[in-house]
Amino acid sequence: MPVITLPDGSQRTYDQPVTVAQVAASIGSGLAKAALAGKVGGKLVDTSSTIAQDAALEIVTDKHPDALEVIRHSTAHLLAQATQALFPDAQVTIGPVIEDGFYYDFAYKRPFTPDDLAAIEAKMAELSKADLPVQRSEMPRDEAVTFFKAKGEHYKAEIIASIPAGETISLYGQGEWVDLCRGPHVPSTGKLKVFKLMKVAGAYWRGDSRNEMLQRVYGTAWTSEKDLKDYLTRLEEAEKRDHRKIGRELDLFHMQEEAPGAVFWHPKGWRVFQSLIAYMRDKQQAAGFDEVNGPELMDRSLWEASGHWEKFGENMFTTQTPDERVYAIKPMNCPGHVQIFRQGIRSYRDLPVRFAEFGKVHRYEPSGALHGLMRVRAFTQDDAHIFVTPDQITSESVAVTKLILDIYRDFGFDDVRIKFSDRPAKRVGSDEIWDRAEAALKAAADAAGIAYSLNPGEGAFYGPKLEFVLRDAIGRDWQCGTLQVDLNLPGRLGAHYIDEHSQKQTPVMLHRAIFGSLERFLGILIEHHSGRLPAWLAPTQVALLSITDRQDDYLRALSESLKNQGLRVETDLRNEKIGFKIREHTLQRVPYLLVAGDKEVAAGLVSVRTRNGKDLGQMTPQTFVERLGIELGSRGRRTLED
RNA sequence: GCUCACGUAGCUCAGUCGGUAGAGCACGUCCUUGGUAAGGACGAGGUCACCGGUUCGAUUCCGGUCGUGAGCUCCA
Repeated sequence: MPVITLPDGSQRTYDQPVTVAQVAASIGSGLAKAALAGKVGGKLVDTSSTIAQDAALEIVTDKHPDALEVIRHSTAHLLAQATQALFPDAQVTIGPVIEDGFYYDFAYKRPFTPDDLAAIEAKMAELSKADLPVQRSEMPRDEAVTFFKAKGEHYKAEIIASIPAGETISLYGQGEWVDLCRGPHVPSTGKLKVFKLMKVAGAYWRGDSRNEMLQRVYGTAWTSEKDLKDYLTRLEEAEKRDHRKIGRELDLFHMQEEAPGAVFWHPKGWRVFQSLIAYMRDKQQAAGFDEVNGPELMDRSLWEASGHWEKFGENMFTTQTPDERVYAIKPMNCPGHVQIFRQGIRSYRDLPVRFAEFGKVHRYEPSGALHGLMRVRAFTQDDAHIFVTPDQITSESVAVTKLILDIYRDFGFDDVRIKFSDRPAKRVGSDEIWDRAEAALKAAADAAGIAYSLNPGEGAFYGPKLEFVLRDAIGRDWQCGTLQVDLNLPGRLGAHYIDEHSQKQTPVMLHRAIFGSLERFLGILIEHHSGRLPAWLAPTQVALLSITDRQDDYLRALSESLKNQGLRVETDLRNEKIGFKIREHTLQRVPYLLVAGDKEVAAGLVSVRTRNGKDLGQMTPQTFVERLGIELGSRGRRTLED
């Protein structure tokens, strides 16, 4: 006699075990029709699932927060069914739900083409229209292995074989087609109406690059046409803010074949780059860091000692010189900083020693990994290494954490997530050292009062790390900052200090980066702001526009004056109409356009217009500079428009 | 590195079922001195990524290389 408690708190009592569908039907026929799944005691189940005990039940309709999960999962099945209907010898593997959609991996003798995709999508629509009931059944594991082997589904059989023996496997069938699946699924294929196949790509079986490559079909599915349309619009908007496109439009940088993965910075892009460096220089100087600079090339013996040669030799650029020596172009700055630390004798009284460098590093990344500014082979790190005694780890880590979060706020990134990455499989140093390093970093994170999630096995080869992840304007996450506790490299590279008992000790090294890669950080900023960089970072802050050539002298003098006050100014005296000039500089995302015609010249004023199209009226240049000064000083938290 | 797609003017793209190419914008010259998102006329501009092959002839077909894009793998 199950008593079912509904979300509104009401209870219904049934004489015998009931299915979710039956409960829905007993409430109303509309609900019965709309039911996609059920949630019993917080667990998603099929509408055909039977409830025998008292339970809390939510009927999952397309209004329910979990509806998309179920729909996407079922649509992945529909995709597999359609694919096998058209390509009977394609084998199924896995088809999970991912953010905004799903995918399904198939093993097939040839890659699918865009035409295949269109055909599969049409078949899916046909199967949806047929409204095939989806039926769940069960089978013992070993029987399931035999069943799928007999069907020629070797990948599926392999998946089932890895499930513990004796377990019962659930199968879902729709029409003639059947697949292994945990479920739950919608009650019939007719519930799946709003979907679109997005792209096809290769993917390794079980995610291992040594395995064969499968055909992965990506799709998206929603509860309404409007949601699908919004999603596609969202993709278009993201494309519009692509930093590669904006970088070209705003003449910030370019890349070319002869230097794959390396950036040619144009004057405007380099201005922004230099603004980032100037900002960081101020910040870290105030935080007690000393800037240093290490060599780009160092003999391979040094990289052997550090462990880089063994762990990352494949990814290092090397050079053979006429003196028959092999040098590596630095992929990291830390070994260089240790060399600087090693000069002379350090006392515990000198610690912490904080070395910072805007070090350009080169890493031979796999060609397929390159991506605009986001993944390059040559980049500049805002890298620092802090040499400390073991009992300084916590206080220094807390200070660095605060500095990182403080700096992100200046860029408008208030939503920062932190991950704790512990020892990776490929590492140097004993487990005992790793135990200590991880414990120290955890203690430091706790002392800093930050919440973090675990990211197992993702630490650096020499130590565990905290990773700082930014969330941008359109909700994408970017891992930028990092703080690492390193109990390995200082010892391997022979760094020492003398403690208060006159004993030689090995310092602990904290690695820290805040922007991470300046190239990438700038790419993130471009996309975050859609190219409309805040005035304190904008390559050109002010454009001076004349109406006719009678204002030339006035604007030339004004330009000189603004530049002398430290502003980045462009003057447009071309023989063009003002509307044309406004359009061009607005498209160039120049924050403020100062227009002067005869009226302004006569009164000693300028008309101020923002790149957002707002007219701020006339004011004296002095007033403009003062108000802009407030905006720059507040890093854009207060703008002229406010 | 792997799979697939792509590479035509500075940019965005069209085109050639094999006979050495075209638009818009940008650029140059001239006209226009115009008040808040595109004034007009004329002009110049391409080794059709690179290297081979097939062919009387290749930008087009075939093979390779390089690069780019999407995804996978990787990211000290």
